[in-house]
Amino acid sequence: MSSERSASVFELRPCQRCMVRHSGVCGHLSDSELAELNRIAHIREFSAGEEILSQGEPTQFFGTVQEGIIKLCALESDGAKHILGLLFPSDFVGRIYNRESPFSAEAATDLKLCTFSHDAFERLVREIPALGHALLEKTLNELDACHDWRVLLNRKNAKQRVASFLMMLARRSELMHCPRNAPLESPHFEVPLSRADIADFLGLTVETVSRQFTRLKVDGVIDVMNARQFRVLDPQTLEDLTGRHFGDDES
Amino acid sequence: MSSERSASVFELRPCQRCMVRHSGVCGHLSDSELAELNRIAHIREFSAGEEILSQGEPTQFFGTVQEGIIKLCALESDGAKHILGLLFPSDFVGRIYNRESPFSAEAATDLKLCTFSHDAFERLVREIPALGHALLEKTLNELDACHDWRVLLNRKNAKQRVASFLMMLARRSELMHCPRNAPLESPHFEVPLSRADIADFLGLTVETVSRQFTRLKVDGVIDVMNARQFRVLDPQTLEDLTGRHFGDDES
DNA sequence: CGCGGGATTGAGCCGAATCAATGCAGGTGG
DNA sequence: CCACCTGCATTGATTCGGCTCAATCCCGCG
Repeated sequence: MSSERSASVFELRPCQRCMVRHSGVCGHLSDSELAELNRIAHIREFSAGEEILSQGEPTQFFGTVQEGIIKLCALESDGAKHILGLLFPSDFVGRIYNRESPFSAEAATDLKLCTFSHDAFERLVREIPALGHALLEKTLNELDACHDWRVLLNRKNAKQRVASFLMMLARRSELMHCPRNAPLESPHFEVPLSRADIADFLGLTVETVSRQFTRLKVDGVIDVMNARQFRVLDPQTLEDLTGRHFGDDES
Repeated sequence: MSSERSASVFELRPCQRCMVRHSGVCGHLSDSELAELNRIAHIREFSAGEEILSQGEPTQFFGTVQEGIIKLCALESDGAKHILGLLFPSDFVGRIYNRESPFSAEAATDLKLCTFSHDAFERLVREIPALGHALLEKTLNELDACHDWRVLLNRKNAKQRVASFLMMLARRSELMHCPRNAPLESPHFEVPLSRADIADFLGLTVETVSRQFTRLKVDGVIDVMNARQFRVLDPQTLEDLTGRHFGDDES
């Protein structure tokens, strides 16, 4: 990669400061390829609640999440909204090869997105094989994650679902704050969804989610500082509660 | 396609007789590309119950399903097995870019697979961009299907789940037998899974699945000829019972 | 013909949904 | 500063769908 000189240092400067430089779809591009991608890149910010993609509408742009969290939602014909998944920093948003997005995307928190216009990006995908491969890998990872949630929804009870969800958030938050090999000792993390959204995501009701939170709290597993700020006090117990083996439990 | 002469008619003959010629990952290749892929292709047959990929083990080969149905399974650490999805003719099996398969695959019925050895196929993916794009599209479709099942598991009750499952099978079976635009009047179709597998797939128990089948039967919606042969008597009612679940498809 | 595994049916129970209050914080206007 | 409102979260009481446990049926097969 040091042999390519067609990309000036100047052109790459924005990427060098990017937090997700090596984990996004841009992760494995050569300097010249990265410069080409960077030429069509355009940072956009969204505030919590804003819609980024609308289900059924043509996709205007793709993007890599730099900061914040995105909710992917499916809108039922009866108006109900279901959360299909969450996107975290370094994840890719937008459905390639499909003018109509099969889901909508909404900023769960304030958001910083590195966007690419639809046409320019699809052209680059055709021109840069590595970009196509990166997209394939991202998609495969998303599929794996979806499979995991499928198992969770299939066979786990309310407590296990909530524990799994918190574990996921704690891990994610950890990864972001200490990119190294931290020993799972996160002080606190933010839950980027309302209780209603959590319930929807986990296939439960608000009431059940709330009850599970308080049970975890009185058991001393977590600390709920306010509705959106949590602290994991007993990571091991939480991990066990996610249900690797259903030899739970006390109460 | 008539302009390329590097691929002899002889080389392409096996593909010309292939039922899934235009819907597999090979679907949009040029004649010469197809010939190259064909050179590493090797038809393999499996009988029902045989394992095709083992979770956690290196992938030996990839393949396109020609006939039969594959179960994708996740093996939990406690030994439990969960069905993640089903693969139908024209679907692609095998996890590229990941030596260890994150799931196992098992023949649900007798199976005919057009296989490609791991290394040769990954080389071709690098050489033939269209192949990478086809894989990406397949994966995106699988992801969409997974999203659909996720919604189903989230918010649908037993009857809706069973109805959705039968609807999916009826549609699939229809597509295979009459590739044209049949008006959803399939005489009968086979359920390629045992009750236990269906229950697992739908996040229910065998008993519940069985009860729903009999209720649909006494209501005159379906006819259960034997444990695996079904007939849809009232497609409209069945459709309604699915609870507005528009995306059909598997996995 | 009897055996065995999958499928069906039945009775009772339990966990999560539902229905219904209450609590709590942030914002707004008097 | 307080009273009030509004939206979200928590807590409690009750109901109900699907699970569990257990018996029986069905059908292929030696």
